[in-house]
Amino acid sequence: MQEYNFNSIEQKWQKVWDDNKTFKASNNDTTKPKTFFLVEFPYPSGQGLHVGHPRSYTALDILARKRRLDGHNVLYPIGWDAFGLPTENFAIKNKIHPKIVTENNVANFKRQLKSIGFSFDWDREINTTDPSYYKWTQWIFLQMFKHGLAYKQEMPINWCMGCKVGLANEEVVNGVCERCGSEVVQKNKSQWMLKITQYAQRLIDDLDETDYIEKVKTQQKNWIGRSEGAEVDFAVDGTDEKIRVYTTRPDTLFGATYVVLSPEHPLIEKLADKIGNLDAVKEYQLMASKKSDFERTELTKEKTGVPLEGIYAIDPVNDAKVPVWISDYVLTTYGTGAIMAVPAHDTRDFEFAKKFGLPIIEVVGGGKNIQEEAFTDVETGIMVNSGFLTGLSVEEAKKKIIDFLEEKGVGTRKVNFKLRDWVFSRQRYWGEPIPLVKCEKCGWVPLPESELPLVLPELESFEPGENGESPLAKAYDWIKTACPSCGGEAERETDTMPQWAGSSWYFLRYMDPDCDTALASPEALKYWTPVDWYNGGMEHTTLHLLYSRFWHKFLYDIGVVPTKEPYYKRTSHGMILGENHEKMSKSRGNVVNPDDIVNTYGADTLRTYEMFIGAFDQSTPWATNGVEGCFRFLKRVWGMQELLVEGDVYSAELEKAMHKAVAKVTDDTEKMKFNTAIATLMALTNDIYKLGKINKAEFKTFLTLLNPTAPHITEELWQIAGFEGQISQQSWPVYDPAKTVDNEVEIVIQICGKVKSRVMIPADMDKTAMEEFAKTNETVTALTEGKEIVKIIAVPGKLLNIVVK
RNA sequence: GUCGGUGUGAUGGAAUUGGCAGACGUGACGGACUCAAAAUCCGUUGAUGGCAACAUCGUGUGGGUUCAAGUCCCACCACCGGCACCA
Repeated sequence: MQEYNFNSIEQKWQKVWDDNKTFKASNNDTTKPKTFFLVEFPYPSGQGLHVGHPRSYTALDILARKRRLDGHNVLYPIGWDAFGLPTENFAIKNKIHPKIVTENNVANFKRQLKSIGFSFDWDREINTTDPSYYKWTQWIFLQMFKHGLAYKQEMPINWCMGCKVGLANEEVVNGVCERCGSEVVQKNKSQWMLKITQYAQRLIDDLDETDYIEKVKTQQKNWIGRSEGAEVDFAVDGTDEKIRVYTTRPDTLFGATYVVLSPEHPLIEKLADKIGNLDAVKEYQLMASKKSDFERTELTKEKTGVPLEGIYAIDPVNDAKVPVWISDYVLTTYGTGAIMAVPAHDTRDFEFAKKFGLPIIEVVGGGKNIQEEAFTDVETGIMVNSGFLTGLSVEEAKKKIIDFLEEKGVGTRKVNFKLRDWVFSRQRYWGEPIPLVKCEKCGWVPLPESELPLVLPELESFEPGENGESPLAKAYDWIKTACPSCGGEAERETDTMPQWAGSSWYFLRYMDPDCDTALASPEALKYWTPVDWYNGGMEHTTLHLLYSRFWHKFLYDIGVVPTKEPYYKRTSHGMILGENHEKMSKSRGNVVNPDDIVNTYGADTLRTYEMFIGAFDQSTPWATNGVEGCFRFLKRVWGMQELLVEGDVYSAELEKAMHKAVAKVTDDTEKMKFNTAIATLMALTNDIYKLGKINKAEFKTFLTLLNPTAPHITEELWQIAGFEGQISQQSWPVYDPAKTVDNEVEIVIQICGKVKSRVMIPADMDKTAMEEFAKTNETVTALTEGKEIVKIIAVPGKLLNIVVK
């Protein structure tokens, strides 16, 4: 037997798979069921892969390989999400074109991925920075613009005082710039926005059609943040003005003791000449506007506010005259930017009322002392002090009051969402140019589709401008253009799209990556949509996953894609931590590079360990000793070729173990319980070694079970054993349920729930027979000697529990 | 604060969903092979007591349900992740 030379074995088979295009997916194979497995395509950073990437890729690679053996036409593609800031920053710092940086990084990532032996269909490799790709990203944006889903608006952006540049939220850490540590302030900039809020309800509802893990569904629902309530108009005393408030507790209207406006509320301006303390109000507004993100999110913040002296609002249910305040605990961007305050039944209003000595009126009884603490429970309370609502439950009161408000024309049912529209502009170079032109006469005009892709202009430097404009603002020749509509002088938009753009539809391009008449041909879209199984990180739940669902729904609405939802199943992997149980990071110095593992132990060992490390959906620390253990396992598998015997060597024990293993590995793999599937194969290996021999049929089965996890070594052993063809073209083994059952099983004898003994009984003994057995069996009777049997519990195949006195 | 998750040997983690707690791997200890080491192979390994058969205890804490609880219920603690003045 030759030594287990993993390096040459792995290179050999990787070449065979490449040369034969073993894992190429067909776009028109109607003879097989199709399965589309998707993993999040990587951002090709300068650091290369770390061991977190292969966890997800190996998991779906195992599933992809298994499904191929099951006879499916499997699409398992990969590509590069290559636009983005780190590349651009590297390019600026080292004066290299981002395109070159990207090329280098992609080459390195590709080499790394190939060395691990993933069964990707490399003919479908895509790159978001490729003009033939981003042509379609721009095309989708244009359709959104044409359908009124893209609009321009003044929005505050994060502005670094040091770098003089706009930052993404992710680059702001504790209120300072991640790179230079300078203060970050809010600066208003006109930005392109996408109306994702228009899809809020559907983004919640259609989750029912998917098979996402529950965690992802709830996180998305919470993020979208739907709430049901009412908008109610409070008249401003002595004027024609109204204050419209949003509340989820219209049932507490009788308990409203004041009204609060957000500091930016437009009504303040309108009422300016009636406000007695205008200076104090203006001062408060100024202070609120200066607050940085950091201050606003500070944990120990006390409520602040100023009354609008001389201004009173009229409660529409009881005509009570209540004071009006402004406070930054009311957000401009949510609801109507104004609230009615019910301190007895809202914690925030309570705090505010206590601080400023405002009255607290109980309207929901049965709770705590509302002078000491707000009572917010909606389940148990009964209405008090509430006119015609008194005596009702909170739920009944809600219905009745809304009917009342609607009848009187002072209020209406209203649903609100926390979800905000998507800020879609970046003042950066390395992104897709926004294909719009600004004309003095015609306004914003879309580029004709025939002019797509609008290619990024070449620039000398990629630094953003002094005032935070995009680097493209310096490409004067590129900017100047003719208006597509009137032909007059016009200028191109200089902002680019965010990194999320290209990844919002990439799975569609995989279906038909070379199509130049559409983002993918209708046939390909019809065949492959939706993605059957998408695995990725939890960190993408509320951004990428939601964004791409939104884009897909839009494409569905305009008839481009055939399904409402892009992904049928979504699963998520846990993080791999450093050996010291901390998050892996360069600064902590605990990063493991997969190259080192591949070189020292081989790709098969890396793959096996990545799956054996722990429960797939949980985070687990890396352990070099664990890698070693998997390496030993594969060496034992390698050694099995010595145990292979000709002819009908038969062991009833091994046969049963094999059938059980097939059942277990099949089941575990589909449930992503890769760690226990591998443990099963390890235990089976131990059995085989104990027996000292294995016949050909059993060896074939064993190798096939291990193949998706460790594809190289199993291909090699298949060949060494002289079996026909390649293992990757065989069928997944089936087991005979009859052969997994034991004739005899060991059951436990308990006395009053405590294990006292074990006996062998026939496996098919039923409950009554077991009860009879308990009365006559020597082992059992010896244990119950001299005691009175109260009860016998028999669980077939498991145990006998005898309750005695 | 709130939503979600986790808590099991020295250690990473198993436990067919209420039925033998600790599979499999690592480490440690003992042994074989070796001049020796590495590699490999075999054995032991939750704790306490006992020469032993065996007994008692044991899944974050405290209670409960049950013939039987790591698993179900109630209360709490710790850690991790998301959101965070969303009315």
